[in-house]
Amino acid sequence: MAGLTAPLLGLEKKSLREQALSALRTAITSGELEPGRHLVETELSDMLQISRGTLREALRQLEQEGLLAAGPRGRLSVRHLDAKEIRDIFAVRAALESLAARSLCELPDRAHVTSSLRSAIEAMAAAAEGSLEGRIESDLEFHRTLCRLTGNETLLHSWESLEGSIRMSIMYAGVERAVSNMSVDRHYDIVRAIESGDATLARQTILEHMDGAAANLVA
Amino acid sequence: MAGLTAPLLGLEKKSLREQALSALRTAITSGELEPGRHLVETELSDMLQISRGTLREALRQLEQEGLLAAGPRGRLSVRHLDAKEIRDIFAVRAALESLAARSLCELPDRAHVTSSLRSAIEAMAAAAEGSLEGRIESDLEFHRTLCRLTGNETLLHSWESLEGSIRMSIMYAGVERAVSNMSVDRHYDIVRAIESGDATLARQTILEHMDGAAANLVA
DNA sequence: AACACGCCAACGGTTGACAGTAGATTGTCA
DNA sequence: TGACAATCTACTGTCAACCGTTGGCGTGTT
Repeated sequence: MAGLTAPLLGLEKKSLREQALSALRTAITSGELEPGRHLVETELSDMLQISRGTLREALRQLEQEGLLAAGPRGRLSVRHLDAKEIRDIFAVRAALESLAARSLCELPDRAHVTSSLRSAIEAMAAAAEGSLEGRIESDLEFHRTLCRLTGNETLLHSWESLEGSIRMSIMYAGVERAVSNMSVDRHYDIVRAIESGDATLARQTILEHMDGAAANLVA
Repeated sequence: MAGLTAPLLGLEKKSLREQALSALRTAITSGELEPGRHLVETELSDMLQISRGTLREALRQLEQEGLLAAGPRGRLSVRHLDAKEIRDIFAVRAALESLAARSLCELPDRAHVTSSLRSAIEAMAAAAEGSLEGRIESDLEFHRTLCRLTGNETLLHSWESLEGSIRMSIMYAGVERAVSNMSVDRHYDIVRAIESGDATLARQTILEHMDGAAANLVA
């Protein structure tokens, strides 16, 4: 039959909790829920049309991702990032991604890796004329891919735990300022460094890339 | 009054959820709940004397910490680590701690930092003749302190998210094997490197320390 | 052996309730 | 009027009981 509903591609049906999670994450990292905003469980469960219990599970996760801050008596509010925190987040991100770059350099067969990365960059190039959101999305996808290709699940997971904070930093610092650092060339530098197999160079390239990004954000 | 129950020192009363979280974490990282063990919500909520809802919140968190693995249909089981995963975990840990070491080197006033670290090492030395658990505990405390002293909350948080996995690695590889790498000298090396202010040296020292630890664990 | 049926375990999710508590509101009195 | 006490309100923490689904398993039938 042709009238299939959804599960064609890897689009597995998500649990309500996961849907709520995505919805809230998006709302926060898009600024729809402003930093500092106080969250009320009943309000949210009502908006999202889910029960309080299910919602609370999602909230716990967002809290651990650093998107929510816990106040006294379990009061939650949208986290507010200052310049130092943004720098701190990017320092950790840099540490993780430089590990990724180093790991990839040590792989015997890097052809597959570099070709995946080049595809990701091409996607960025294709999005270069599109919306700011699209550019950010494709940039993050490149960096996520970098981590994924290492095959180090822990590394990928740590990076993804940070992703929300990264998005918040970008949103907080202003999207225009963020994209200004996402040149296609800079990313090719990274791929070339990995291709060369020089772990030190690859690490250095990533560190500079992240340093530039962070400096740009909090400029 | 002398008959106080608990809240004397910073021991704030924890919510049931937090208590359950600690209890489960301990049970898992101590091996009381063996790797691969299938968890049943009602069973646990029953054992811990808490409601299923409250328990589920704790489980979600453990899942995110990588202590639990999700199977089909939400089935949870205690995660099982193989040698590669242990190496991966320690690679990420090394990346985080080397960032910590580098950051500390850049601090203008390192006297306070190094003295805190030396205290932590003395605690290790004091525990050196004690139980294996005590030695592990003081070793982890040293490394956690390393991260905390940077003042980078994100870094500390990332490290702590990994702590459960680290403990599991140690338990899984055998506690005796783990402590064999925890010499007091090696830790003084780290402090001295930081003291010297040489970021590259400090980073290198940490990387070697972690490399040795990981190699020892999966030997 | 293969299939069908029915039972059961376990999870995802819901509802409704209740206690505790910090803050806001209102009432009271000097 | 201003300060203080009593009260109310808004939330969170936690619980108990329940429904609908799904897949595993044993049993029986052919």
